[in-house]
This record gives sequence, structure tokens and C-alpha cells, in this order.
Amino acid sequence: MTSIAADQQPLYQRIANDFAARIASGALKIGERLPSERQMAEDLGYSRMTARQALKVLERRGLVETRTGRGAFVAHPQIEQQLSTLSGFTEDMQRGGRVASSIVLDAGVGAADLEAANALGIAEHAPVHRLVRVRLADAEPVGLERTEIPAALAPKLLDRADFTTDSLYRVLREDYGIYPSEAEQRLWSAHPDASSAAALGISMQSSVLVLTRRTLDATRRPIEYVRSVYRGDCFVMRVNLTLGKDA
Amino acid sequence: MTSIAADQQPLYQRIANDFAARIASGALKIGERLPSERQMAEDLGYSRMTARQALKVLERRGLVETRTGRGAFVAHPQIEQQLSTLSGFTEDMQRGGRVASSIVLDAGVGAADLEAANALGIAEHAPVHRLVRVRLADAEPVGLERTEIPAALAPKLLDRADFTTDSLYRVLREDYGIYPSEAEQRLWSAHPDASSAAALGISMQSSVLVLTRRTLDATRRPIEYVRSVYRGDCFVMRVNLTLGKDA
DNA sequence: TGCTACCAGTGGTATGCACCACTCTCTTGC
DNA sequence: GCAAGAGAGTGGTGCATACCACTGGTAGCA
Repeated sequence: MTSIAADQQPLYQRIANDFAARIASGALKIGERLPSERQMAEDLGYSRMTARQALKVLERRGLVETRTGRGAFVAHPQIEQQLSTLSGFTEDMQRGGRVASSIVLDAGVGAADLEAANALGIAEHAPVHRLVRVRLADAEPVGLERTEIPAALAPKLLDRADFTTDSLYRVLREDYGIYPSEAEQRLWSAHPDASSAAALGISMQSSVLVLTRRTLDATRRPIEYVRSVYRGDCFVMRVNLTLGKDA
Repeated sequence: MTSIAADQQPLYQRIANDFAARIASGALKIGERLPSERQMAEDLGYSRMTARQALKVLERRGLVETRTGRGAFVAHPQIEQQLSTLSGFTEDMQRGGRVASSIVLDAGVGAADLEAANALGIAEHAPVHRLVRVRLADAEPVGLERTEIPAALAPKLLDRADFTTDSLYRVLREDYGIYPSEAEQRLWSAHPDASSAAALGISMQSSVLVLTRRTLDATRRPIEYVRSVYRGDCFVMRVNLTLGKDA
């Protein structure tokens, strides 16, 4: 029976995936405690070491964090943190004592242009949810963000929440079970085009930071494509590179 | 004897650190094969599982990569790869069919200014190795990189090699046993100052990408501070974010 | 000569056990 | 009433063992 390839995945991977799915579906909420290693093993009939191995996988994926003598807990989503510290807008503003906010310029369904379609792996002119927001610091526009998400991926997405304040990722996660797990970002320095300059209230001779981001979920399915323009004089991007957590 | 805190570190960590040190010192070279798990265990008197655990640590640190049925091998340094793909200069140029090269404008010992001193954790005016290079694509200047390294860290560093072609990290690694393992990068969009504009042959109204990088080694000791200016019209920075390798 | 089949060695997975340090609770004793 | 201490439960470390899938070489056959 070696021909059966159905669950050729190792046991600990299946256990990990099972928990990952339960976290994604919301059956396990952020901060909630997982069953103890011994209990998992006994209840479900495998060894404690196997349970540990599964937890290690979840920990490395950033879905779970463990505390000695306490237990294992569902962690706060990490890629989102990385994406947000990368563009660290809100914190930057708050650290500077300024108030961050957004204005939604557009929120609806449109047709993907060629660039977005390529990035998202869909046909040109295929329908996408489009969210265009101006980022403000103390009511002054400092950035223009344009996000596109395949319409087929998340039906009625933009009816779900008020994205002036709400997080797009939170809705994708909690309402659609979609977890960002990977992202490719490109950024460069340029002068703004006419419409961006107008939206930001700056001259076309100014220096701006242009950013594109292609975000994938755990199955490497593209879930969003972002194109942003930030004013160069009030925006610093931080990137931290590390190798593992072990000293 | 519970008071002795000398080697309270777990066994597998000590094994891992031992191998890490041997890799850093050059006793184990890149690509070289490590002893097999069973052999390590038998020779040195601990369990195979413990040896495995140590190898897992090294794998996560990016020092070692394992191949089923083959063995474990010393990996190519990863942070350096990340730093270079981040600034992906050479590859970008090669992909575009252009030839990448450098001109060394300055290579010697100087006094740290306040910004560099703070970043490197040394006193202002303390001696640093200073390396200033212009990056060229097809003989056209596209970036200006200014690197500073505490002089105390690597005596006679700049006599060691010709940095027109050689890699700074390679020399740090092989001659001084210093491994970059962490980096903080900041970047923003701006107009160049007069001297940078002159070095790059561009106008002061151009848009440039400014980058600073603070690199730390495994003990979180600052080892370099880099300030760079890149022409916005011919430089794209790529950043990839991921969580773990497991599907 | 050239292919196949085998085999020894390797990492990968899984089990089971033992002991430790840590955290929290609940009881005991002042 | 409150503090010290016992105890149960948790993750962390380390051990021994077994079998699997994969790799590379080699011996043997055509």
C-alpha cells in the first residue's frame, strides 16, 4: 500500500496544520491557551514528543508562543506586525506625538489593470476589491495607499467594515480565514505623478518613496497587491533582519 | 553546587555553540560536511536526539543545512545574502545585462562622527575604518556607499584586501571570525546633498533613496554602520518577508 | 560495456521514559 | 489574617530505541 499518497505528510505536520486551521477559523482565539503537551498526547493517542514537535512548528510559524510552566498560547499574527512595522506608520506618528488617520478615497469593485493582474495571478480586467486610502498625520496627507484584492477571494469584503479605522488584515483573517504568511516588497525613490502629487498636496519635483507589495497566504496564493506613495520628507521605513532567536 | 552558573546552558546549546565557533574560526569551512548524527553522539558520548537538537539550532541560525540521506553541511552565510539581496545591486545589474563595479573613494582610518559613534556604541571621534565606494553600472555611477567599522574590532582591516572587488563581509568572517547576524535598516526618499549629487553626477533636485544600516554580530555587538545614497531612477530595493519554511 | 539491484549509511519520524525548573494554587501553620 | 510551604501541573532537557525514505556507491548480471 505504498502507493497511497493521501496523508504522506508526517504526523506532527498534520497535527500542526490542524491547529493552524483551528486558529485560522477562529475556533482558537488569540491569546487562548492550547491543551498541554501531555494532554494532547494522551487524548489523541500519540507521543508527547510528537506533540512537542508539532508545537515547535507552530512556534516557528509564529502562530503559537510557549511559556515555561504555563502552557502554549495562540500568538498575535506576525506577518501583519512585520508589514506594519515595516511601514510603521502609526507608531512613527504616535512616537512623534502626531495623530495618524486615514481617508478612504475609493472602496469598491473595479477591473484589475495589467500590473495588478500579473501580481495577483488573475486575468486582466478581472474584478478586484479596490481600496484607496490617504494616510494622514495630524490631518496632513503623508501617503497614498492603493490596495487590490481578487474579488473571488473574499466576496463582499468591502461591505464588512469601515476601513477608515479597521484593519484589512483583521477582516481577512476573522471573516475569511485568510492569513498572510509571506510578502514581497519593492521600493524605490521617485517623483510623484500628477494625481499622487495632488492627493498629497506636494509638488511634482518632490521626492517620494514608492512601494509595491505582493502578499501571499500560507498556500502561496496571492491575496493582495499594494501600491503606495509616501512623502519622502516625513516617512522612514525600518527593516530588521535576523537569523533565528537563539543566542 | 547549584550556585555554579558556569555552564547552565543546555547541552544541545553548548554543542551548537561549539560547532558555531568552529565554523566561525574556519576550522569547518563552507560546504564542508559535519560528522553524522550517530557518529557525533557515539564519539562524544551523548544521545543522537541531543545531537539532532543541536543541529536543529544551527539550521535555524542558518549556519548549517541538512540533506536527507547525505548529511549536514556548513551553509553559506545567510545574513550577508539577505543584506545583498536587500540591496540586490549586482544581480539587478546583471539581470539587466549591465556590468556592476565599484570605485573606492576613501579607505582608511578616521574619527567617528556623532551619528556613527552612537550607532556603533563607541565614543565620538573614536577611530573607525572608513570605506567610501561609488557603485557603478556600466561605468555610470548609481550609488554612494559609506561604511564605518570600529577600528578596535578589526585591526589593519583595510590593508587586508582590495575592496574594489572583494567582499567586506568575507574578510570580516575569514580573517576576524566576525559573523553578521542581525541588521537594522532605515530608508527614505530625499534629495541628495551637494557632495553626493556631485559624486553621482546628478542634480540636487533628483530623487534619491537614502539608506542607513546598523549591523550586529551574534553577541549583538555593533560591527558596522553604513550610510548610502542611491539614484532613484535606477535602483529598486527588494524585501521579502516570510514566516518559517514549513508549508 | 552498461545497466540493475542491492546495501550500507544518512537524516526524518515516532515512541516512551526520566528528571528538572518554573508557575500557580491551595493548604498549613503561625 | 497572612505568609510560608507543599504539591500538582507545565514546558524544557536528555536519554534509548525503532523503523522509514532517501542517497550514493558497488557488486553482479546481461
